[in-house]
Amino acid sequence: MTTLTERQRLILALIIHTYVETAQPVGSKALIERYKLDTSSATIRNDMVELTEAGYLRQPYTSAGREPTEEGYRYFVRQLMGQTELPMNTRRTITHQFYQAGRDVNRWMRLAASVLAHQSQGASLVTSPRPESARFKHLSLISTHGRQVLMVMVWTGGQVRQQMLTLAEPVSQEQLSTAAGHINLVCEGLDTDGIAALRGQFDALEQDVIKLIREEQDRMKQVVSGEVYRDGLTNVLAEPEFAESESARKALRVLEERSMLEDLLSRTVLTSGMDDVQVLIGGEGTWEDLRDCSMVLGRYGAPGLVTGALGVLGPTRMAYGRTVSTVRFVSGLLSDLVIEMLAEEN
Amino acid sequence: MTTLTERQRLILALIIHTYVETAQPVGSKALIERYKLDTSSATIRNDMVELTEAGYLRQPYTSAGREPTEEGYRYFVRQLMGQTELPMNTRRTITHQFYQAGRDVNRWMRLAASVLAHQSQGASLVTSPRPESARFKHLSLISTHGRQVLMVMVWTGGQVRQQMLTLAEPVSQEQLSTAAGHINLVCEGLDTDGIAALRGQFDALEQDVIKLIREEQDRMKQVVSGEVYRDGLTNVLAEPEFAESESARKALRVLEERSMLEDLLSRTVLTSGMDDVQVLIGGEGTWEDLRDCSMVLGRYGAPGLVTGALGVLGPTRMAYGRTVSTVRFVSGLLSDLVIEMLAEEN
DNA sequence: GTTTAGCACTCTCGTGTCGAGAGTGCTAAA
DNA sequence: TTTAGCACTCTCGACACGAGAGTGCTAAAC
Repeated sequence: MTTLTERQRLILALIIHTYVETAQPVGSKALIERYKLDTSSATIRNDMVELTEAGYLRQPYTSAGREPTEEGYRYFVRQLMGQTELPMNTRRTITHQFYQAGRDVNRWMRLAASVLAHQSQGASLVTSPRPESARFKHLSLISTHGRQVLMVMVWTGGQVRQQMLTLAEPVSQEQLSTAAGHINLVCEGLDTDGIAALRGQFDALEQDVIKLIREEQDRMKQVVSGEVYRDGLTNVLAEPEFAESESARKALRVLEERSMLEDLLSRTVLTSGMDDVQVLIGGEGTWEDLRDCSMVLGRYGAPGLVTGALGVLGPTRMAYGRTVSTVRFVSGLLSDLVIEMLAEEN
Repeated sequence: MTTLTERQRLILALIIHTYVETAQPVGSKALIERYKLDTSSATIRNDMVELTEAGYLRQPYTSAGREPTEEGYRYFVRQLMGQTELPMNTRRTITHQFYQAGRDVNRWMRLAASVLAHQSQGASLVTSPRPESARFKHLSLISTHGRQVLMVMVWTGGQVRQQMLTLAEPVSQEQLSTAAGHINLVCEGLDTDGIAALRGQFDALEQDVIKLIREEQDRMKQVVSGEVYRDGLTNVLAEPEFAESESARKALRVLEERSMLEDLLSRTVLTSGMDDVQVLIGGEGTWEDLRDCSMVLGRYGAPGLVTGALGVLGPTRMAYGRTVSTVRFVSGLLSDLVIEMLAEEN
């Protein structure tokens, strides 16, 4: 593969830029007009031929304009796009919104999904922060009725889970409080293995409670264990490539079905570093349902403690620069918030 | 408006039944063939003319078959459809799934959305149960770091909410536990007004906590306060009437945007009785974005205590019988679960 | 060697025409 | 009141055709 000249790289970038806006094949004359180039259309055409031979452009039919291939987008993302950042005032506004949401993780997630969808004009998804090593923090036992007890468990990272427990025989609120106090004292800061090592230190009541705590702890380790927040699904329906709804349907199903999502995320972001933003173009040959789509995926959280995934789905013809910087910014912001919250708790 | 003969009512029902399956205008001969009628096509045609004049049928163009109008669907739903129930084994399966989900309200909601979408082949939504009179149940105060305190509040109905509180000066865990104990003792079972009436019984620390409790209580009174669970959005994209995605986009936006949803729900189900299932056909002239859609909406919960809404969105050409019975069944099931949980707690 | 002007060629897309087919409305008879 | 028969209407797909946009190629200019 011959290396591209500087002008060819420029032309590729301009074609992608134009095509992202218009969704129409780009011709040589249109390019000159649009960007006031001082080369002639014939020259551009010669370069276009080479870019086509290199596999970065394609003609939908003979004697039409060119449009980028998936390879073309990949080259663009890797080599031409450069690092951009969201405008300062946008970043300030978003940051402000997050800090206004207080400590409510649910609201963070909703807000993150909303911001991603809005900024990128695509469909967004955010998974709840998942503890990588769920450490126990606090337990409350609340007597409700007869032998029914409501357990409220708090974990490092801010997760709060509840569970009902039915005892063999009625127990007073004082006994429950004592048991909870004992468990809190002994188990604070421990992970599953740590709690498992303490067997035998507990009485019958406490054993029952501990069993449920460990079950809950295991459940929290699943990849997409908690809620999945989505937003902007209707954005992608506005794109012309999804005008016939069959392709839109296929793409949105990936976001909708937990099993597909789990597969996708566990094979991409969840095995990558925290600050990498991954760009999947055209399904990368692996995901048939994402043929006409691209995804920009990121990861957030505190490495080794709690992490979650987030991302944007859009047409292959996507404004990658803006989307990547949005995903990077939001993931950084969520990481900061989560780490801050974690720090406060210890 | 002349009243319809029995045969005309039958023909209307059969046309709707056929049209729901085929999405094609129904002709007189096709009807005879399909249902082995022993009247001639000319007779059917005469009746069709009357049904058309009555406003229940429409011809998309001269000399095509007939398709139901919105009025036709309304007549069908009100007068012809009758009460159907889901098959026994389907009901058993669903019930079983719910009881397997334990006491996890989140999972109930997800499951309800999934069942609704699956059974009706439409898009479903379920709102979290909203306390109509949020009564306080229990509070835990957990010291985290320095002046930071994690509040975990439990409400009748099973809602658990968390909130961070920053104190003026550091306070020990013992003091926090004492304060929590005092508040629990005094406030248990009270609603907003009840707690407001207790002003002056608290010290400074407790005042701060009470303030946050009341704020949280107010927040829970909003119509669509909690999470909204959706499923099957891609189902409606499979329907031919949503082939051009513009109409699909409009319809799904109603489900996606909280403000629209809030408007819709607060004007329909949330003002109706618990066992009513409401059928909105073609937006009922009020919701422009729902022009080609119908919604089947229901309400669940314990009247006066906690209630939520649920529903299905589909094309106007929808299997109303099946959808209505699904919504009714799931809403009944959720009501039972919520009421059962409430009973256990008191 | 690289760039440019000129020109013939190709392909899409919108429009118009046409015939087949499905289904109707109407009339007259049963 | 129902039915048979028949002329009529309208959609839909196929086909043709011209306009327009854009290309590839060649030869001249830089």
